[in-house]
Amino acid sequence: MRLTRYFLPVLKETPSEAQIVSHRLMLRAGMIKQASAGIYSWLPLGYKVLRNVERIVHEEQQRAGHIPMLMPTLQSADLWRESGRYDAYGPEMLRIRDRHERDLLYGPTNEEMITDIFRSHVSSYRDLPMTLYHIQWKFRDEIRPRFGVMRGREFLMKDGYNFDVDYESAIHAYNRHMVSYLRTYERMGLQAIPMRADSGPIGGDDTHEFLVLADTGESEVFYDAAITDLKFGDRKVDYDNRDECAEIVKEWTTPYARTDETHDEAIFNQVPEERRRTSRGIEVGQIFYFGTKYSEPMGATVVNREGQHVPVHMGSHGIGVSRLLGAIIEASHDDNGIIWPEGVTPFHCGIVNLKQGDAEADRACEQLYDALTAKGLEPLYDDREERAGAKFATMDLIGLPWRITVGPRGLKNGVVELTSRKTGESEELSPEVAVARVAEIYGK
RNA sequence: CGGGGCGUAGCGCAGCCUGGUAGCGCGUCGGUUUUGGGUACCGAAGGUCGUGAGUUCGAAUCUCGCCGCCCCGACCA
Repeated sequence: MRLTRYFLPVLKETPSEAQIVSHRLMLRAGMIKQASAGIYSWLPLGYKVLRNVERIVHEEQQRAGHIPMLMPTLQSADLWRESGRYDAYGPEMLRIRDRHERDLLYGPTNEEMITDIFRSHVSSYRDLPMTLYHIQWKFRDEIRPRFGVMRGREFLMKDGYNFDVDYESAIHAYNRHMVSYLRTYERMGLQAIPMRADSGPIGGDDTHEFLVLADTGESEVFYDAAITDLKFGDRKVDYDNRDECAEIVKEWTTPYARTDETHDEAIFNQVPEERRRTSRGIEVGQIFYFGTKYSEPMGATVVNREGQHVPVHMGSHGIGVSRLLGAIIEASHDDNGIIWPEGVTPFHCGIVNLKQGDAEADRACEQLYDALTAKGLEPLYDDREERAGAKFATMDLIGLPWRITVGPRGLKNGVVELTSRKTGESEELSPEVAVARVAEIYGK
């Protein structure tokens, strides 16, 4: 993409409404624009990152054998009356009435709807286990939205629902989700720690929240430093293997890690003092096993091997997709702007032409652009008639992990400069080698 | 929902107390500057002062209502 043909409304000054760094940077980098309290438009740059995060979630869900689908944002109130949550949910649920005076609601979650779909079409244990998920906009009418996309009213969320014939199978689904979530967050360059949590209004027996450590987090968290040393890495997982998934879950849930809701001082004090940590965390996902909480009242049963009708065991599993952008920025930025992890970056690298209009520099940039594109990479070429300083400042602000700087001085010696946004380290390389290096970084 | 604050040019703000018809910086547009970390200079455009009513000869300024937004708290993925 050429910057002169793109829409990137960066702000030099910080809008006064933004309090925390991720919100400020998302506004300044031209990623989002507030449409109303807690509701945002996703401008091109923000949209690209949102789609990247979404793509990773899709890939990892499907790797775990979960099936994508899409449910609507608007739901009939009747379903919610059936589960009893229409009254229980309270004013956070946005209620709407259509022209026929029918009660609708903008879905804050989809347990009722998915249960309805399930009971309409599935009746035998032979069809189980099954996990369906979707990534869809949700609405919760927070009393006080804040922190940009970290706590908006409208938000994009992946929610998945498992259906299993018995407890053991459902627990495997729970474990499978935990493993897939660990992979998902790590691919986004995040360390998200699973913490034993409170089940909240959704209800349930077993639940973990995934938290990204950050000063601006809304939850106070207590953990054993040992857990931050765990890395998922390239390990291959057979998601159908119950023991293997259970083993990984055990590994990640053994060190103490809890939010303030479930924190137990007595147990925490058994952690060696030098490893005890107290911090704040941003919740970016949660997994629940809730058994037959919805299947029972809504009549979602299957016939088991013995020929009996039994309510299915369910769980639900969420990832806050739009919120993750805020969390990633909170965890990865500096004074000059965002530092995107390579897994989610909106463009693979930037090309800065220091002297737009200089025949040599222009040609070198075009060649770099074509060569990178031919490798399957997406560069952002700053071809504006701007001073070098302005171009550098823009690149730093929008956080592309790699920058290739092209100027007449370097070209005289046959080199361009490849700079890491994260470390600031630069290397002078021939254009060909620079392209090869970037391609190698992204495995292209 | 309780408490506090804000709304004046695209963005950040001053002016309001003490009424006299709107200003600064950045950005934008047109030039000059040829420039390796937001360059400098010249010129220009851009505002029903959130909105409605009231007081007044006269309201951005005073009074009241409404709308929107932000902050602290309670709540929350």
